[in-house]
Amino acid sequence: MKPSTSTQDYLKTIYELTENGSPASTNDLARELNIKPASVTGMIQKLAGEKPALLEYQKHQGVTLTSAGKKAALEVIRHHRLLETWLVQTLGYSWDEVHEEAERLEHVISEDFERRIAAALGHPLRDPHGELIPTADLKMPLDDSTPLSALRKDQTGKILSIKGADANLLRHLEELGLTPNTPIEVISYSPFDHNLTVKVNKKTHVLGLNITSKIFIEET
Amino acid sequence: MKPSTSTQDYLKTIYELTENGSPASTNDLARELNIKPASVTGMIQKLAGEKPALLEYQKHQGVTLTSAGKKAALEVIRHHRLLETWLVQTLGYSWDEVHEEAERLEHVISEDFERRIAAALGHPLRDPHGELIPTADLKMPLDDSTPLSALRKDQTGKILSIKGADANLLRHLEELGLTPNTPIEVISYSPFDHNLTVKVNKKTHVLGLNITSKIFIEET
DNA sequence: TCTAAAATTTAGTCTTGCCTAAATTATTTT
DNA sequence: AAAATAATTTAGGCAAGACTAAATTTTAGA
Ligand SMILES: [Mn+2]
Ligand SMILES: [Mn+2]
Ligand SMILES: [Mn+2]
Ligand SMILES: [Mn+2]
Repeated sequence: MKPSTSTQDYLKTIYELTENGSPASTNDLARELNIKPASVTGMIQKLAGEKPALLEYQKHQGVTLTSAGKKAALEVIRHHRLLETWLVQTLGYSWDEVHEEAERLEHVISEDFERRIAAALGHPLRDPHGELIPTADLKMPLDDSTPLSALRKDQTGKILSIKGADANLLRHLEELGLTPNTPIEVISYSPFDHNLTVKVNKKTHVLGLNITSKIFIEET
Repeated sequence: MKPSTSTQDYLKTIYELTENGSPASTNDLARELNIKPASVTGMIQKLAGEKPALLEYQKHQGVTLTSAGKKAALEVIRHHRLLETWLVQTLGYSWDEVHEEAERLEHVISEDFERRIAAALGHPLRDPHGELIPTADLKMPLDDSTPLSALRKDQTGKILSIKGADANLLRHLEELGLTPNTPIEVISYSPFDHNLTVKVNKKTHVLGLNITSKIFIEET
């Protein structure tokens, strides 16, 4: 049985929240999904009880995905990221506009549609935000990126991706020239506020942790 | 408030069933929507009670669309037909494959998406089946077509559209060369079974009423 | 360690949209 | 004009997925 739109959104969000290795808490899920914590508890109990179970759940300990859950999550994430890529490439959406549209389309496209856009795009590896696209056989490629916030004076790299879908931040970053594939150099680090001064395209900018923690880099 | 997917499907189906001028019956709706008649009654009572009302309803008399209902119906139909056109033109779908995909996508695309594909396609007038696409301001263009079943010996015309989404019929018609824009000539009419013998691309075919009632013609 | 705050779960409701079975109304047939 | 049949509506239920309020458990602070 195909997971409902709600289930798909839960699984996708849990995937993202557990990428760091630790379980996703009820509250974090509630915040990300804009659903009240009490409702989240109900839903995760249900998903953990399906056969096969989609989640591993222990009261008060948060949830992780089972392999069935992970597979379903990667399916949605693949849809989402292919759709974003394709909306940008073929319909001229800008990278700050695509997320909402993909959020709705991801649940209704067929596997045939998925194959057609993947082929039309030449099987892209990353979406417009630089995020890795799960492969057709639902494996997430290895991610060797580092958050910009972890770099220090004189370290250099190339921007790989921007995490999170905040349209305002994306527009701001585009204005500063902080887009995927752009080389970047750290000029200085301020230990008190964690600000980084960086140089991009000959211009320097001072970036707070709110920003540097969302920009991911390939070190060079 | 945006109509739900269910509501949109009801309105679209009612639009199509009332194109002939008479109200849509509960049973016809139930058959088209694959929903039990009892459920249809419940839903049409609800839709007739909304403010503004989407339907005009009198017990046992069937339903018609109010102007609000018609507008919402044309919005969905425009989405559907633009999507079909676009799936065929840009992703290589064949005309017998597009309907299902469009049926799901029609409910979730944004007005922005609608504008973008309409523009990308050059504001097409008809979908891949030759059906008229409602305009951006939600008017249905005048339809001056005649069913092939109404033509008689020696009358000629050009195929404008195929009604209904039966994929098997569409594939059959494509094999016979009975596709939109094809000139067609009636060779003979058999009054007993309503069969028409027609000539298309130098070949003659005998077509039953099941087929001739679904092919629409511009007389020449 | 005891307590206060925060996180989580339970219990009880609500809405949407569907279903079945039974009742009612309309339409045909005889 | 009755009787039989078909169409429609009513009544009662159910499943999904959300919410609020209250109870409980965990975590952190004094
Ligand atoms: Mn996104
Ligand atoms: Mn979503
Ligand atoms: Mn169609
Ligand atoms: Mn539909």
